[in-house]
Formats: sequence, structure tokens, C-alpha cells
Amino acid sequence: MKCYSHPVMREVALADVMQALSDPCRIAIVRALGERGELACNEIELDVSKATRSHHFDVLRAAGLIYTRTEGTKCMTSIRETELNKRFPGLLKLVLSTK
Amino acid sequence: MKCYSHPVMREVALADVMQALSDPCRIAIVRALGERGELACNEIELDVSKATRSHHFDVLRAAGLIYTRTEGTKCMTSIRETELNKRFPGLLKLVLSTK
DNA sequence: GTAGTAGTTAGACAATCGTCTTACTACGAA
DNA sequence: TTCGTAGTAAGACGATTGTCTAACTACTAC
Repeated sequence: MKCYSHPVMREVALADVMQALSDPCRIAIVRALGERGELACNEIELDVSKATRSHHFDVLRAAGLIYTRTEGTKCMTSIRETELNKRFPGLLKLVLSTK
Repeated sequence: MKCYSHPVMREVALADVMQALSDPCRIAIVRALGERGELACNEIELDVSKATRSHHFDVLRAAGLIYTRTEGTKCMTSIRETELNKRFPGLLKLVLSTK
């Protein structure tokens, strides 16, 4: 079973978060999680292969945006909402409300 | 004399702005402009060559973040504050206040 | 056990990016 | 007109990125 590592939020740089959110695919992931709460990777519709999907979750995780835990064969993922709002106030609201 | 082109703000995508702000150098430019108002390119200290500096201003301009006008041999640049606050509320505040 | 499902890893590939140097244009001052 | 300054354009370079396929691990259900 894979053990995911998550960065300490205080050590995440603004440029890293911006970089993570610079891909439409990853923005879609964050929006889906923001609207529907914790989800397994495969519950979010994306037009890319399994491997690419996995890669995008990696990037978001490394940038401190999401938290992933294992549940059976699934990886349940959610937004690190409280911490994000503290470290980058307004960011989440921006992503979730921009059309 | 160069004529700069600026995108219509409504047509700028979130991913584009995020991409533009994913580089520490460009974040530094936006912060300098946010703190000191309109500036010429060379008034912002950056540890890169003239050409690279010019490139970063291009990227920021293309993403709708800055407005550039010509004044003699200088290119005076400022943040498109009002429009940005309308299109991406919270973005500017986020960039300017995150340490 | 065997199959099926969820996800990761490794490797490859083309495309994009950040950077540079060199050469250029445009303006202002002497 | 000549010189210096501000900035752009073109081209090159290595690094990073987004994508894929194929092979793999780990769990669940039969």
C-alpha cells in the first residue's frame, strides 16, 4: 500500500501552488474536489490516461493543495482547505469561483 | 516605437494567469509594481539578463496581468488592477500579501 | 488460488520554458 | 551626427512538462 507524503504547508511557496494550478486538468480536479468533497481519483472525469491522471494528483499533492489517504485499493483525495485558507487566503475561493 | 498588445481581460483563462505567476521572477515583478506603482522595466531589480527580463514582461502582459505604455525609450508598466480585481477577485491581494 | 479493479512506476517522446548571447531598433542628449 | 540608454528580436541551449504505453503492486471478490 502506497504511503503518500504531504509537504508542510508553511514551506509551500506561492510559485509552486501557481505552477500546480497552471494546468486546466488540475484546475478541474481541484474544482471537482471543492464541489463534491473527498473523492477517489477515478471519480473525477478527465480526458487523460490513468498514468497522466496519477501524475496530476502527484503535482497537486506536492504543491500542498490536496491530501490523499488510502482506502482499500482507492486513494481518497480532498482539498487541504483549512490549511490552504490560512497560508494562501483567497486562493481556493478564486479557483472555485472563477468561470 | 513598439506597440504593445494587451488581451481582453474577459478572455484570459485562470490557467494562463496561474502559469504567468508560476515563476519567482515574475512574482517579484508583480510585487514591485503592486508596492511602488507604475515602473519602467529596468527599475525592478532582477537577477537575469535584459532579454530574459523582457521575456518575463511579455508573459505577464500576455496573461493580462500588466499594462505597458511607451514613454521615450522607457516602457512604463503597471498592474491592470481594476480589471484584475473584477475578473479574478482576490488574486492580486493573494500575490501581494503572501510572504 | 484466479480475476478484476485502482493506482503507481519507468521509460520515452514532443512541446514548452527560462535562460543566455548577439544583434537590432528607437529615443534623447551632446 | 554621434553616443549612450532602454528595450526587443532571433536563435540556441538544456531543463522541465504533459502525455503516452507497458509493466507492475496492492487490495477485493469469487
